[in-house]
Amino acid sequence: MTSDRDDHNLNGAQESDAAKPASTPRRSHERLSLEEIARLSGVSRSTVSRVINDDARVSDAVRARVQRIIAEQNYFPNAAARSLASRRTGIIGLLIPRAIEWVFGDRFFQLIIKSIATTANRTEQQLMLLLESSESGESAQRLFNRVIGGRHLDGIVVVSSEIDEPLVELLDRYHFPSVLVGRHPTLEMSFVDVDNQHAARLAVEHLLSHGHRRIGMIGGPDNLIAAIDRRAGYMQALSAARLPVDPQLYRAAGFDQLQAKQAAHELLAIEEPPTAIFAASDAMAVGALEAAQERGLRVPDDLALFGFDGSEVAAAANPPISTVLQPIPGLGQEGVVMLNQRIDAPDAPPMHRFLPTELLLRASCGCTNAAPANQEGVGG
Amino acid sequence: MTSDRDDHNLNGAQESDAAKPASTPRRSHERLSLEEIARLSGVSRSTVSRVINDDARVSDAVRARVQRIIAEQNYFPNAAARSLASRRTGIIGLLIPRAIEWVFGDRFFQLIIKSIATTANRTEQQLMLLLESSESGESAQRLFNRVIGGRHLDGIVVVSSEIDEPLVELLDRYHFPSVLVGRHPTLEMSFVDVDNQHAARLAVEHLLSHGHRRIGMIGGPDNLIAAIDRRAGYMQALSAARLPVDPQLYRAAGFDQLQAKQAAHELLAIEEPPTAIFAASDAMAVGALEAAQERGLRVPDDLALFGFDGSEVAAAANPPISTVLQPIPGLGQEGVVMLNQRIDAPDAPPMHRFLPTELLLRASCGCTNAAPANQEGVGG
DNA sequence: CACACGCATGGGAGCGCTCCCACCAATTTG
DNA sequence: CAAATTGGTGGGAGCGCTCCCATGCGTGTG
Repeated sequence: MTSDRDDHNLNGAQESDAAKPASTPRRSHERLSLEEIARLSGVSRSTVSRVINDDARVSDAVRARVQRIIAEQNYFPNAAARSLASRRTGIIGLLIPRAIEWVFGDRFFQLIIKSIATTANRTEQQLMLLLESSESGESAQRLFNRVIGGRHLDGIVVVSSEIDEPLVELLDRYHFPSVLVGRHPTLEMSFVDVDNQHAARLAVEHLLSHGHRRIGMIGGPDNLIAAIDRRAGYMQALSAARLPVDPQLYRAAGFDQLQAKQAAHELLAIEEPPTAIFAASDAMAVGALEAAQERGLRVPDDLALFGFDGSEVAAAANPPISTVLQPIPGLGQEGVVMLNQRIDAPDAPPMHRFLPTELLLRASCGCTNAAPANQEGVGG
Repeated sequence: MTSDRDDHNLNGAQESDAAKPASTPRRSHERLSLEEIARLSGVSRSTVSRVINDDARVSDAVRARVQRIIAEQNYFPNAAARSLASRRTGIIGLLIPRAIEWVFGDRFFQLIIKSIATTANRTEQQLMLLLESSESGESAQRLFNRVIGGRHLDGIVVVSSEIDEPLVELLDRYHFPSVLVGRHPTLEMSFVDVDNQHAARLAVEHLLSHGHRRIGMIGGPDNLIAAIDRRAGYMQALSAARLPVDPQLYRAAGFDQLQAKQAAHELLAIEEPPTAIFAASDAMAVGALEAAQERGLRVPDDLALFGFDGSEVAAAANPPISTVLQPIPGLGQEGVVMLNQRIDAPDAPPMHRFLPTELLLRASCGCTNAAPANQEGVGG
């Protein structure tokens, strides 16, 4: 593989034996078939096919010759013909069932998309981002028909923690090769996720270890299994410590800062306010921090705070907020890897994989001796 | 690879008439061909094909019957076979040659993607977002080979104003059906854009009409034709007013707020500072506003400001900033429409289309009598 | 020295569609 | 009333690959 590929057939190619002088670049819609390449290099179609597919059963001499012709002629195998014959398109889909503005504004999704794109690239697969054109109110069934029915895709990664996502159910029902990044409460589908419940429990237990006995939580939307799990972990930690679970200490909110701030104010206004708050996201923790500061509370002395995500905002807050690091790039990568396993063995039992999280301890929980170096975002 | 072949074909053709009871949903990888549908509905393949493709030459009775069978059997035509035979994939690509973080953080790109996705959806085309997995330092040639060479795509929309974008050149060289959203300084490629020069000129002329004679500009990066054009429009307006073009009054910056603020400070610190500043983006105008306020200047009394984009930040600023409204949704939509024209007639001469902009006059330029109603973002 | 056994290669039969052309009524036309 | 036209349908030949099987060859074994 040389990198001077482009000039190669435009100017040069004088030593071409059979090659026509490619003075004008071949228009992309001019078709050049495998057959033609076979003819030009004096071998059969089968052999050319083997060269293209890196099949070992070709002598080095022939391989080199065919490769030269391919490069000279600027030949690309036709994807449709390939898919038709091989039953593989080499394309995997990525669906984030959410309005496009949402997807693009969210750090989590951004990182996930990036890692999935990178991984797919590494496996030589093309990624097709499936965007819900919310305008036309496209139903799940329609999206399914459009993209998946025609077998345009070898498989699909769905990023969703939605408890009730029609498309996920459809995917499962038709046994279309798919992997969930996130998890589904009932379907047996393959997924990769972090163990939200366990991670939340550890976070709350850490707050307990600082001596807190009245710990509040600002949780995420109830329709997300991730939020439900985090709440469960919170309650589990309290129960394990033989602490009562006071419903007053829990507030649900969106994952955003503003709602969380509001919720924190409510939490801090109750009769016996919490001395620590566990928030289901870093943005929410920042909201809680603002609320605390507005009320003149010092963090962590009057109120300890713990976030979730491991995002930059937690590190940048003043004081820096302790949080649970999610290996987002790992989730994306593992999603693609698992998907490819499913594509290769569609009838194997579904796989469920939890990736490890990590507590990032900083000043907001009372760990003043937080590590000096900032090690955010260093996923595996 | 062992026998992944299901013996569907082998166990003989049971002449089971219509509709086997679809009790269990058909697995998506179980193949069901047009042939089969033809058999079940007692017609030929051709007829089924006609039904699928909405060909008028089918009697209503037959059409209804075939459609019923198709629905019952949950049949979807195989995309690969279709593409192979018809030379159309029904997929168009969207490429934004920029790092993924950039793309997702930017309002312009977000709106463009959205409108392109929506339009493609309307034309029943699937959109493939081409992401540069920057990690692997993918070269343009490689991206080209990977996606376009195999004719996976019917055509591609590239969103770029880059003066020197290798992939755009490749696309042009190979005559691959493509449309640029933005424009290229030299290539004859089809494009849709706003007339940046003209729009900038109008904006600056508006400032002139308020009596300003010393107008500064904070421009965008020099490698973007959009930035170059806006600067040209600025200079044109000054020249037409027989005003000298003082190089001191121009500062280049990134399109972001921070750099622009810096540049504005510089501009305001020169010996004979401008009384008005035209910024090449709204974010930059906001930066300039900050700088002015830091220096104790009142806007618009001491310094008039004009932005470019028509974004929300301009409207939300205090005072609201006058700006040039770009019809971003229109650009995306028109891009797809033009692309389809090119796909249908690849040999037609390239088309160049400018979409109209609009001056949004608000307080920052001295138009205190700005329209009361906020009409942002209402693309045509 | 006949035989089996790799190994490199060629040939043929699909994959599941589309599209052109042929065909056959049932009309319309000269 | 024969000929031409029309609308509806079927058949066959691809589209450009992959994959199985057959073939020819050189080398190792009894």
